[in-house]
Amino acid sequence: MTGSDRVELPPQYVPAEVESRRYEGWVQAGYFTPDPASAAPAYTIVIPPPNVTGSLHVGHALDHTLIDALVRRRRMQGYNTLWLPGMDHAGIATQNVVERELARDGLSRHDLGREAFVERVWRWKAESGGKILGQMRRLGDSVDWSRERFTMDAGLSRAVQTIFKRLYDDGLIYRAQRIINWCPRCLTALSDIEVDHSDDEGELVSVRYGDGADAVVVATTRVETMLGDTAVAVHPDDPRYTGLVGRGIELPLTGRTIPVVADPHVDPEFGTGAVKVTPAHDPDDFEIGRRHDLPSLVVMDERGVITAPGPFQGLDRFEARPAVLAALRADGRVVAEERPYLHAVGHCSRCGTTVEPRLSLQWFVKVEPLAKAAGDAVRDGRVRIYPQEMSARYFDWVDDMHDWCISRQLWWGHRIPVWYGPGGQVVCTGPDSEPPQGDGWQQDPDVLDTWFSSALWPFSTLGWPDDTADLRAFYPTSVLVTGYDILFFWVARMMLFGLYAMAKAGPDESVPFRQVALHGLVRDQFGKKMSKTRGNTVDPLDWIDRFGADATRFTLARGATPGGDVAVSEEWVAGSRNFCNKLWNAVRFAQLNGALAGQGLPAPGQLTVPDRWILSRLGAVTAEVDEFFEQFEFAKVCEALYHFAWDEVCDWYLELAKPVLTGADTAAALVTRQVLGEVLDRLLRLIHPVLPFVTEELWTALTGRESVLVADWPGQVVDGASAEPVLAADPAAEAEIAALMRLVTEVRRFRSDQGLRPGQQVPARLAGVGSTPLAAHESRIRALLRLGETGERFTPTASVQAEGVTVELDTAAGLDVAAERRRLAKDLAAARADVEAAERKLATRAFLERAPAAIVQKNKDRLAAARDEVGRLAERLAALGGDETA
RNA sequence: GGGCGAUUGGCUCAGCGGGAGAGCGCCUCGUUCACACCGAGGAGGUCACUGGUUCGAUCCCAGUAUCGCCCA
Repeated sequence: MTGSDRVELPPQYVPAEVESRRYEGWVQAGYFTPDPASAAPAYTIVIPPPNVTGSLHVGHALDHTLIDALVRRRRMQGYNTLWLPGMDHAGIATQNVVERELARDGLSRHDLGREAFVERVWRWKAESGGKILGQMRRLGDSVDWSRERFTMDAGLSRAVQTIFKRLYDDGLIYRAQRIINWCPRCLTALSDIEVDHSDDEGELVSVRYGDGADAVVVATTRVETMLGDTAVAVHPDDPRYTGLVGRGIELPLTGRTIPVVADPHVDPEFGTGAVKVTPAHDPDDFEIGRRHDLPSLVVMDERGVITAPGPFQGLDRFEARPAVLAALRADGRVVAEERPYLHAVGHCSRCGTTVEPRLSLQWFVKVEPLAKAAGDAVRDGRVRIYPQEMSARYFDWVDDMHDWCISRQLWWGHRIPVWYGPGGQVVCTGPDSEPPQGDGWQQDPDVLDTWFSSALWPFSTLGWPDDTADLRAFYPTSVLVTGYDILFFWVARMMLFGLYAMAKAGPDESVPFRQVALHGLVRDQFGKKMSKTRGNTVDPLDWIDRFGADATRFTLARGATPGGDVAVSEEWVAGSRNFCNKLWNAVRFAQLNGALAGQGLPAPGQLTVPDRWILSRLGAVTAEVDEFFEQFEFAKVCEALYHFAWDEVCDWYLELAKPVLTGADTAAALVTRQVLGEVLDRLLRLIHPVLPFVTEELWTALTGRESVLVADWPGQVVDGASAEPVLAADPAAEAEIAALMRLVTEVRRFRSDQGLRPGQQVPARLAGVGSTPLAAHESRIRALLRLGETGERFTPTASVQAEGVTVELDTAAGLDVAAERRRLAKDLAAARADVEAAERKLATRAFLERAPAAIVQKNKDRLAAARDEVGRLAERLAALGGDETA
């Protein structure tokens, strides 16, 4: 293949013309589908399953970009790579969506009945659910669509029943009357983490219970709950109340008499030191009630309506509150009212309704033994959390985890596989056993918390509980990539269940994943959280439309530091788009100049110093990229490649290559065409994980080969080896080019200060260059600086010194002396500051005695160089008739 | 209330013991045959504050202030 065979690329990259065609081609080629029988080591990531109700938001875009980059690199490295896609049935969220639909027709789910309703949800899923899956294609997610799963599909339902039965039989699932978080709108129990706490304005009312010597003042923010009080509690050592403990006092409005109990959990410092006890409506009070054998009086129904007989019956809890308060006032019971009073209030994370603690019969997972194992797996390094600091949060949670309430009073979800018999029998059925038959047997009406099935995701999706080829090949998964915000919801629970379900695989093989890479939230350009109310959300699909999927991905990956939030804005996406275009044009240039890729490199002896330099740098960048990927340092991966591609390849190497490529020496040109081809070939492969589309388009154009997706990774591959020659460091070439860059930059600066147009040829002589390491680079320097040859009428009017070379220029218009004096004065001031800093250090005895020799020497060298510079600059400045303030 | 983290140029963030960095933005110049989605050059920071450790602190330690997050 030669350059002339190929079509010329247009001067701009147009993502829309490339993306969908390429994506469908990849899917059809089967690149995303691994073979479980492959001998290559597996690399597995399961997608954090998006809600079936969801559409792709920028948080998904971040998560998927990072996962896809990891997966694409591993695939190129030769791993048997699986990224498994799927969705979550999202119990409450989905049920809410369909109920809203019904409500438009004036119907509730109860009008349909359970079976018809669930049927309706399935229909909704088929018609409107899973939008996100199509959107993932736009982003370029290299997921294996042939393995797509859904948390409610038959296989996963089987997994749910299997583990439920096992946990039940092991005594790790139980049913009990407990105070749980209840959403009076969703009409279901919630787990602790489905409750969001916020400091809300409320009221603190102090009420006097009892009379005379027996009077006690208690304070509450929920005065209506006093209807359910069954005691007053004080601290046992509180001298104010010693006489009262054990006695009964009158509970206002109710005519009931309740005991005063002593409980060490009462904080004597808070308020009056006496608290009302409502066991049926407060978790702490429930515990006090248990300790003192108090009755639990339920005074509210599941909708938050007062059920206690009397004048308040039938009132909503928020209507009952002022009504009870008014009655207490009228009774002369209210001692103080503080309003507004800021206190923590729990809200349903789904709908925002104020959560009501509620005594009810629910199913729980006994978490302690599972959580212990989950903690240990991280403690002993079988699972590593990145960044490591985040593991502290994980331990805090896992080491102090309350039993997990898993029953939900919903219809959409995995139904609890427990049957109740007419004689009070309780039977838990496994997936392969028939439910009990006969009159009076009824299945538990509740479904399981959505997170219960999500917790099985790393193995249920691979075929568990069956011993499938996929399970054997791809479990444990390699890394779990997700936002730190669902560390508790999901990550910790996968640990609980993975270790339990897969225990027989042994401690090392039962973990659900070997690494957890946490990323942060996407924020707006001011670092503010995105929210609909703030109006600062961005739609990744809009960005993909306008700037391309690659630009969107690059913007997100470039900001992704381990565990850190990512601030993004439209300007940054535009910048990423520009970068894609830069790559495009670098390859376009190479194509126009006959770059040769895939032919290996010329013999080392044929390489020019710029060739050796760029190859050396490429080798270094390759190693860095490998290292950064291993550490999930996506921002650094992008940074390294961005600067290498733009600053080193485009700004310097291509410029250095131009004269060679267009020069008369065809042998030299051939060498450069090969090096250029090799550099771009490797660069495109290195950056492909982040920029899949543009690199595919360019790489196939450059190499004429099938696809960069299945090309060899330029760095380390499966066994830690390299698929092609490692590019060794060449310090000599790097030093020479660095000197060349400094000289060129210095002269450019002079030219700019002098107002010389960049393109204008200026006759110049490079005096003294012969005795410097730049001797061999004179023609390159001249080309980069547009320096003309010195003719007979050459009269140098100015000179610039750098790197031991004096560049004498003939600026036809003469020298702008004032500008040059300013320049010199500025440099001189900087040099003097350098001298002073070094002198100050070297004059300190303690420094000379204590600092490492290398540091001392460094400062000595610095001082000498700075002094030379000062002398030189001062002399030149004086020659121009200036002083240091010029 | 408990815990964690942050405070670096206009904005967003890297750096975390030995001369302050990036992207975007800003200023000047530019129709050099890859790219104006570009090129060249430039301005801009006493690294929150106060102490301490050290020959040396943006970096380590303590305290203060402000902000953020998680948990109760």
